[in-house]
Amino acid sequence: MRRMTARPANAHQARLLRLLRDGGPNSRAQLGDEIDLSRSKLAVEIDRLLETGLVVADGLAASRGGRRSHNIRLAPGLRLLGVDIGATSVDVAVTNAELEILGHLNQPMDVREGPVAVFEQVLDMAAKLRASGVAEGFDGAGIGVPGPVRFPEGVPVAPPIMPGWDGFPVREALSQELGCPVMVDNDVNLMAMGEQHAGVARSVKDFLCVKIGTGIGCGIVVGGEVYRGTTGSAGDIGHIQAEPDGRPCACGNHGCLEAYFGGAALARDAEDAARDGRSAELAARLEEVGSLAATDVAAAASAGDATALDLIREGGTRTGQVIAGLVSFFNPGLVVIGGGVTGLGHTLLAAIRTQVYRQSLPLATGNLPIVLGELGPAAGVTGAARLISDHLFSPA
Amino acid sequence: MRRMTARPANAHQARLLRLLRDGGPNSRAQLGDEIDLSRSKLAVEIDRLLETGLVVADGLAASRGGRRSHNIRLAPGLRLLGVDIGATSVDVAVTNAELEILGHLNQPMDVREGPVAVFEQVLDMAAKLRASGVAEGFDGAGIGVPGPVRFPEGVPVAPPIMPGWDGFPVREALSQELGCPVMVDNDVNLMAMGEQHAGVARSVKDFLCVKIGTGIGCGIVVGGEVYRGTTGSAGDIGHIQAEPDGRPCACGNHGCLEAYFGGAALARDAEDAARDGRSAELAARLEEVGSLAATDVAAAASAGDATALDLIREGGTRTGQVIAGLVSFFNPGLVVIGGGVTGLGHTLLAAIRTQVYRQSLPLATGNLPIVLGELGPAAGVTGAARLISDHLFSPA
DNA sequence: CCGACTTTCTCCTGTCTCAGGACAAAGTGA
DNA sequence: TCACTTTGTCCTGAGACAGGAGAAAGTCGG
Repeated sequence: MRRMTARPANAHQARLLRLLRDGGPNSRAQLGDEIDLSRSKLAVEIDRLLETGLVVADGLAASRGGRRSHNIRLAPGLRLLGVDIGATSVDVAVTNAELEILGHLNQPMDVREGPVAVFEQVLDMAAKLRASGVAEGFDGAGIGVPGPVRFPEGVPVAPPIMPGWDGFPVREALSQELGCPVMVDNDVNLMAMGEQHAGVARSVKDFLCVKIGTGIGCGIVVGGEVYRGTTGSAGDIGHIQAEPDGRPCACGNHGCLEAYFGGAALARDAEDAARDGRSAELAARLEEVGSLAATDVAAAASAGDATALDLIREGGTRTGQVIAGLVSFFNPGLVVIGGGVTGLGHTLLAAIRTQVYRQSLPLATGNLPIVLGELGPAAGVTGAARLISDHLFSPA
Repeated sequence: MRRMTARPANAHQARLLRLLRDGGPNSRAQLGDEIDLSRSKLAVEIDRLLETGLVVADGLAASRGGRRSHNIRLAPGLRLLGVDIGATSVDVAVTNAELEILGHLNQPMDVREGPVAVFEQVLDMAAKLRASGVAEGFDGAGIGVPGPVRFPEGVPVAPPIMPGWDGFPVREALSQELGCPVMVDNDVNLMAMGEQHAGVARSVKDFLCVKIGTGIGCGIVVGGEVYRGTTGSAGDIGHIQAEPDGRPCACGNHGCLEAYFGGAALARDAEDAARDGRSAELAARLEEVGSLAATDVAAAASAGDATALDLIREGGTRTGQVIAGLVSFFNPGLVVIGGGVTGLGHTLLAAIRTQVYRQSLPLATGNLPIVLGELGPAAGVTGAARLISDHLFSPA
């Protein structure tokens, strides 16, 4: 199960590997065009990569009018594990070196059960994926957790919604269990990396990725790199004040964005509306299940329930208000909206857009797309795979 | 007057020049310790720099227990012009290659008079500085303007407070007039660069620099580099909403920060207070001069006037509210407060601190200094010199 | 089927970069 | 005066690298 994955010996090899991963060309000649190296030097580096087994030459490509080229590919057996721990569920996926998802499992789970229980679950899911035949072992794993992370060490710090994880050596522990390199990051940052690699943010260098799940967070990408802040808490926008002296929030302050919107707030507001008799639709659902979630509001809204639509619109407006400020401040080239509540879809998006376009500076919004994420639940695990892949594909 | 300044031939030479500029050591041996190069290679590069005249070897340093070293210094005759155009005044300064200010002039002037009039003024001030003997000519100039700039071209774009400047080719025009390379940036970004180079932010990589002048802006530094955003408007925080449906703002929206604080809003509020009879102190000053400015409020406050103190505190609280959100979002390692209203001093700082420390997340504020800028009016011109120096000290 | 042309890949050689050792120069301190 | 330290210079050999020559393998038109 333990694998001795080779690492690129220098920056040239690292660039080649990433180029291959990100959909670059496959022949020596075309790789030489993309990378700033002579054919001779390039040939040497590729030969070395072939020796280490990091890339393979399998077969010949079709001719483009001359001699046929050898197909250079990343090691086909390389397998990465992407883990995305949310507040209420866990996603685990296996990818190849190109970060294509070969298998993906999702399981409800409360992160507050603590790292030991969650790890057991994650390892179990990884074992299931192995058993299904998509992987024999893992060359690396990336894992996202719903809270701030001291990135270099891979340790959560003071995470509000998962107090039991504070200081738990996630990176070290998982690395021990899996016998491969592991990198840890905030789940929102991974979503941003996922959308950047395979989603809607492919060609953008500076963008924001707002994840609305149980809470609300924001991934910040500057010059193509995730920005994590001084203590790893950058993007923690859930507790920005949306209303001075507003609703009390679980954090102890008043008027925080999360007091008004996000999966938790939305569910609570929906239950209130059901009990107050403001929405027959929601009341019926509450009767049925005993509690409500964001998905119930989404369903009610798409059934035409006015109260549900109002809840979504109001939440979107609040969120848009905060995003408007961030847009003025950060002047991004794109804003991606993602997370569990994307089921609320275009009603939410329209409310956010209206607010941002109205409130931010014209110069900042003039050419600013605000769009839903493309990858859905795959964004997090793809980002996780990308994270560890960046690590593996950098000089040892 | 036109000068043919040499440029470093490669990245090594550029690094050496910046190291010397930023207070690095002066002997070949010690430079070799800081830079990752062998003594032999280093000697070659320094010899080349000596040939081009970019550095000189003047005399011997004191012995440190062995052979005395030659003092390697940046060309002593190199002169940079730093220009900081504010809303209501212009600063022009001359520095040497180490960015030490050799001469500094300040002149009141309304930026709305347009680029032609302002340029005439700037060139006149530059000529005065030359006449005073601190410079014979200029090897480069940096200039800051109070609005968004398309940085690569050095052209202001859609600047709200200086409409006549929209699209004016500042960089090209000034370069023609002065006969040397010119770089243009937003004034707030330059202030941030100034404080980073010679001020309070010397050792910090990620920080915010809030400038409260006539308006309010924010310089964003990520990894030691100024972040300018997609269209050059990053940091434009004056029109972030501080109060939903609040006071009308000149920009057309309601509740913007600048409707509550900044030099313009403070002056207006002070005049209101003087007329309403809420402050005898301010009324007396109004009587005297006919209008009030931020400095009058500062004077009244230090004379103990309660209303003036209240105005400052309230403005600081509003500003702190916005900064609190930015701190949660950006998680900086330092927040610098600067600009014309720093005369309001610690009353203002205390109000901002209180609000930020109360409202932002503990993880983000736990170790976050919020301090006044060190350089005062020298910050902008120092940053401007630094900007052009970075350009000159990069490979041609 | 043949020759002209294209594309891909390999091999070779000369140039340039660079590190580190040897050593000279210039100082300190006992 | 001698042992030792620091600085600076010179030299040599190892490695990085570009680009030309040319082989290999294909297309295409006549």
